[in-house]
Amino acid sequence: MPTTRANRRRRRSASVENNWELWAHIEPDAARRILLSALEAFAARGFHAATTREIGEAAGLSPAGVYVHYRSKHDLLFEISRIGHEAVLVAVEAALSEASSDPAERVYAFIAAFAKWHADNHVLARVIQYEFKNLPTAQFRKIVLIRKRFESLMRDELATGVRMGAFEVADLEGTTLAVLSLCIDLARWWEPSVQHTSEGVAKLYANLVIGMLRGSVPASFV
Amino acid sequence: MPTTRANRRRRRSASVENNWELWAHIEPDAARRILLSALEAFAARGFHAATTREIGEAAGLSPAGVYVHYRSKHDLLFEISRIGHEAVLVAVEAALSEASSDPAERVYAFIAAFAKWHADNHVLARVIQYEFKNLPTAQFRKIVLIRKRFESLMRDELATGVRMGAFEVADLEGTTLAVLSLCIDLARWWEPSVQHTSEGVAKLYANLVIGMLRGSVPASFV
DNA sequence: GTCTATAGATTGATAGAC
DNA sequence: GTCTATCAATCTATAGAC
Repeated sequence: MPTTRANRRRRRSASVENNWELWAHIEPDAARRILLSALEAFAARGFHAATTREIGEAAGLSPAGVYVHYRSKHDLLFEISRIGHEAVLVAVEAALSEASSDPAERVYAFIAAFAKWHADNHVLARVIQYEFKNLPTAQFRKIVLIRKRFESLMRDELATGVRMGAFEVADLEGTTLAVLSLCIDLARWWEPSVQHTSEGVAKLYANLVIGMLRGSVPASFV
Repeated sequence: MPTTRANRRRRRSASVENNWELWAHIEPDAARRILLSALEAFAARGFHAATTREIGEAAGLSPAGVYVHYRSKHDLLFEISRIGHEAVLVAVEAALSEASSDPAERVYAFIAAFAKWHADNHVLARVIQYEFKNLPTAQFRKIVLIRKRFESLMRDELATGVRMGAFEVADLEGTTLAVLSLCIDLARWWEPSVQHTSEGVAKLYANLVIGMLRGSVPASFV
């Protein structure tokens, strides 16, 4: 079956419909289509398995057309990673800024926003959590800088809660990593379904984390 | 620098020293070396980025030498995935069989064993949690069958705990996935360090999960 | 069982016409 | 900005000598 313009996919992907404004500003139109088809390909098959040919074709372009707008396949991954990381940081910071100073409320808001973002954007989340490791060193380091912000934000919230007597946390660093890790892993398995909405998983996860932080009861079997 | 027999890596990898008995039975010796170098390569660079050339070289063989013992690169991934999944299932079932009938003790034992295995075997865990998705359909399905056992085991433990009044779980299916997910994500980020031992993270995670299951306190901000 | 040599296919990226 | 055509490199896997 020969490739024709007619059978090239142009439909706006379901995976970005939840967050179209993330991509709407990218110009020209072909550059955005390329970035979105790269996102789909990287998420579905992994960075190395995805080919520039399939990315171009899904964007309605020839294999060479990709390189008019992006210098390399790595640049596509970097742009996607940068946009994704900045977006989830914005989501978390917005949730925190709307929360009161109550430690439990703030952690609840953080986790609910972080988990909901990973569910709503699970295709993008898969790329920014697993594929960004394939970036060249210089680009990789820029992304790591953003990632450290999340750990820092959560660690501060937990430390404040402990200081105010709201939380009982035996291992601050380990617990920080654990609660972020719980949400990040949504990128691996989460799919929207009738039973599970992103709002539902956000509330569930926020409540589970609040439970984690109330301190351990002495158990005879420990 | 030409490849010589002398500079080919033959050293037993650090990543398997925690669980040498997993691989000790594989014969002949070259087949085991190939499987272990494939494990290292798949974990470090991903299935598609790892080449059969580097796998052969790290095993002290020519590129063609790999195919004397394995029919394809996919077969290497399947063998690693099968061995890994069966090993973690054995670890969890052993922990459960040694626990009493107290629901909290059983969940504690499950999580501690599951988390410790992912920490101790974090290189192997990375392959069985992320790379197994690259398997051909028939092999993929066989692995999925094993994976469903974990969900089933944990769901049963939680359901029993709820029935006995030990746990308060609003969403049984979601909580099952969440507590497994928490441990699985250790494969993504965990590295042994001075601050974090596998025993430490196992106890931390088991305590955090027990905290999750004590039920939510009504919170004004929810 | 291991090698050298290579087939056969695919890849990321570029050259140059329009 | 997009195309056709193609290069140079790389990949998995096989053939056949030893």
